[in-house]
Amino acid sequence: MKTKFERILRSLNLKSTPKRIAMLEVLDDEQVYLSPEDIWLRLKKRFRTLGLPTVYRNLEGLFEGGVISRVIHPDRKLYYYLCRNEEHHHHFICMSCRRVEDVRFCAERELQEAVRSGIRGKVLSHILQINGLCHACLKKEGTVHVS
Amino acid sequence: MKTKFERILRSLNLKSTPKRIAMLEVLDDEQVYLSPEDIWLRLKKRFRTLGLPTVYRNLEGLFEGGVISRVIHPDRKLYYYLCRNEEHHHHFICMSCRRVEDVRFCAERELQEAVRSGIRGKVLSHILQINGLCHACLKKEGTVHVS
DNA sequence: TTTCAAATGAAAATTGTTTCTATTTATCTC
DNA sequence: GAGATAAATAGAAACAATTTTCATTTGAAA
Repeated sequence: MKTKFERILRSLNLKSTPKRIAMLEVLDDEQVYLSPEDIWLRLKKRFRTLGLPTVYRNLEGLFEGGVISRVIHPDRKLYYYLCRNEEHHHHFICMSCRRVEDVRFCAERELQEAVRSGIRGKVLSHILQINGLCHACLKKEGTVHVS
Repeated sequence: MKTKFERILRSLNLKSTPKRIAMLEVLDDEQVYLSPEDIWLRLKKRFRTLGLPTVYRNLEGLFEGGVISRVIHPDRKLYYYLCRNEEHHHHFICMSCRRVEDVRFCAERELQEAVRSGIRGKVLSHILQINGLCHACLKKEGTVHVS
């Protein structure tokens, strides 16, 4: 009887270590973007010896495998923060509570077309990220602290 | 008789130092994205004592003032690279020659609309960046080296 | 010219990430 | 279930980009 995460790791040819599973749990539980350090802080109580390099390595592996995705912090310091595991789509990121909403705007195909027709070249990838304040945070104005 | 760059700096309440002017010249001349270090390397022949912190400080100031813009390197290491000075628009970035083309796709407004109608919250900013290979680099295939 | 805030250089500190190596662990095979 | 083996890990150290600090210099306003 394998858990969801064990099956995922298996399919990526990654071993099911307790730490990896715990990382996936954290990312799955909290639907906010988390930095490598955030994840490390959450897990080092449970795993006294967990090191940041391990967190980085595993995030890298999980990202390569397409199990998680990442977004770019729009502030000066552009470290990357991670979450989610669906197919390619875009993100609306709340700068206050860090919650990430998927953006499934129907203009996607038109955008692609427009972009492609205006560019003489090959598109390899694109980044679309919308930064703002979510509905909930807008209401409790004043407490907004963008980090 | 003030030069273009002197007028720009003046309008931002930044002093017209030779180094700032030279930085603007470099960015204006080369229509490719440049890292702080790139700019530093280009200028330290002319200014023996130019330090990287000065380059960082000035880039920051020029960016804040809206005189230059920046793009995000899509590789793992997301340092930022800079260029251009037009109004808000998007970029097609050649991963090989570093050239940046402006993308003025007409679906912009539709995108904005779509995004806004799908999101309950306030949009503060967005990043749209298309990474690929430009027409010229596509032709001389094989020499492509993404850095 | 004098004055003063802004800009700068140089060194050091900070921060985020990666590498290295010896040890441990998950999984495969019997 | 008990080895065998390659992958995963901890811990320390290295690394790279950026920022801070502070004493000195410089641009531009009076």
